[in-house]
Amino acid sequence: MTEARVHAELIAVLTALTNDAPRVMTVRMGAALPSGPFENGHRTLQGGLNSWVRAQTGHPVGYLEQLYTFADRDRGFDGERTISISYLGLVREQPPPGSGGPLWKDWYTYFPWEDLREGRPDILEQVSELMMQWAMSERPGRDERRQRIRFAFGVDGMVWNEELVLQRFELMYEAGLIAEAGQTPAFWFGKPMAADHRRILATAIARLRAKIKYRPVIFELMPESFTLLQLQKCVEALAGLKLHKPNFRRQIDQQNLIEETGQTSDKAGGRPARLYRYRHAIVEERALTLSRLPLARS
Amino acid sequence: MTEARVHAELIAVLTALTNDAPRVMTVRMGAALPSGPFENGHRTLQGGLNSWVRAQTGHPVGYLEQLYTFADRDRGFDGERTISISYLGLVREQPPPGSGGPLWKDWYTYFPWEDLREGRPDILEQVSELMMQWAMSERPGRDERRQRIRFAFGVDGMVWNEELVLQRFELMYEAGLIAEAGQTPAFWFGKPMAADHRRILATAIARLRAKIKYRPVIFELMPESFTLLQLQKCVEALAGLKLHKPNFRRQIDQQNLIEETGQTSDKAGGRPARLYRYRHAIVEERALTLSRLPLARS
DNA sequence: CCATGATATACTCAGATTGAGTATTAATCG
DNA sequence: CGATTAATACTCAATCTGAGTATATCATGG
Repeated sequence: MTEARVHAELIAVLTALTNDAPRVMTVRMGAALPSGPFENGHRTLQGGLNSWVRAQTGHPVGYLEQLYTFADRDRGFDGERTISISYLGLVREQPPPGSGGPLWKDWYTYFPWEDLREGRPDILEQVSELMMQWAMSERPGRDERRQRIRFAFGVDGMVWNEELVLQRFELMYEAGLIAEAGQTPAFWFGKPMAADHRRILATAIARLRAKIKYRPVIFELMPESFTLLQLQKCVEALAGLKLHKPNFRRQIDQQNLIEETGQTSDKAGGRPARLYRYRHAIVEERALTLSRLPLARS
Repeated sequence: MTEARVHAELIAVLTALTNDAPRVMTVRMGAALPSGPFENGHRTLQGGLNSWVRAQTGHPVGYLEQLYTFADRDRGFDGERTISISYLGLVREQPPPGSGGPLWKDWYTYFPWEDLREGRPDILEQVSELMMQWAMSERPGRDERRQRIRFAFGVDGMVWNEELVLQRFELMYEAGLIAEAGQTPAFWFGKPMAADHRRILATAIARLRAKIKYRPVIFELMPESFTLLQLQKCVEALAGLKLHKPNFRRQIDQQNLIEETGQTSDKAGGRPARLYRYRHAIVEERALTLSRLPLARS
């Protein structure tokens, strides 16, 4: 039996919303997620990450959730294993776009095919087509590959499922459309990242897209008070989809999760909107049954 | 900065269904979950666990999913940190009740208040009452505690939510109704386990109860062919709830997940039931929208 | 061999939820 | 003041869900 002693490292996917863009905190010019060793001084993993994030960003983390623990990376250059524990964190304020600090990048820089707010983007059509070609390219397993791709990319009669971020990424990886795979590709899509960081980001996005449907985590990303349209835009940004306005509003006030502040927004444009705030009074565990996103016309 | 080198350990929650009882594999006379060091020889965590389980039980694992990674245990007797990575595994065959081998124990030995198949058990009423007393016992935070307990235990007009296994356990822990908390209790409920193993089991049960609603994992626990009633009993066993038969059947065949084998069951009792099998042809990622369990009359 | 018990399977129906669309209100900007 | 822009309020059909009832098919015992 070999030694069960390893390095432990924390990797954070910190997400914020700037205007209508979901952003992730990066280092090394957007090429990597922030990470650091797990320090023995901290009592808990979460505690360690919390204080570390605050030191890095100057902001507290509103919500922190463990994503996944990886140990299957084949670096092992000094024969020692590294275990990476990844976390998803949500922060409210977007930090100053200042100098030298951490760089916040739009999610869709890394996954341009995941943003369907303006309909299916061209790049998604391109990817879908290449994936289908790949699926059909050789005999064995052809049917199964085709099925998986139809399902994951919502082609050929299947509907798009915004939660399948990781499945899509891994299929594309397998097909050689992802730079990190190390194959010589016909095409590469999205900005690459170091090691498996982009996979971790995909995991985070998938998790968050699923989560907003049954937990009111969205409010961790919103300012104290907001209009209903702002709220909708935020959900749309995360889901990468356009929603049906009247139905969205209906769901929201059925949930009874927010209350009017009494004030109205003085933004430009039309009729001023009422401002709302999240009812913190609501018990934490209370489920937000936004279980189906009210989609806009397909 | 202290050294970021730690012990790594794997903990497995292996579950099988025997008749209508959900069981978990234990060691030390049911007082602990099986665990072992993470060996450097294995390429991946899952791979390591897979081969280890097969060695222990003689059975392959049908489904394996990472649960959570803990590092916040305050043992630290030699100053070294242990990171525990826990997994949920589903195995089809129940092993022989043989001699000396691992011991399979009914879930509800550890969580007797979680089984509502015969209505709310007495022990749940007892627990609920004690929890309410605890909530009201001191002034500060009283209202919030009361709300959380109403929600978690489904008392006072709230409905029971079978997925809140972990929340209930932690509330009870806090209230001193759990032996592992180390407080001197008025009452202790359920069989205790070593360290935080019962908490890990609670996490696993919660995860599985949530999972059966959107992934067809239930079939990993079923024999090759089965009747619809058997299938229903299995779901009921996991959820700890009775389901409404006609509606359950309707949902199942709407999903198109199973097909008749053409044979019928020759069990005792009334009219023989048709046997079905899982359609493995179905794409793995295909969702099982059993999103709401069709409950039987409350 | 027919009644009975037991289970499987099929159907019904009202109420709630969802998806989609339309109408009205209240501001700002020339 | 009228056009524009957005907010808010309704409507309505299709579908889904929860609950219950009816019929079919077997084994067994009298």
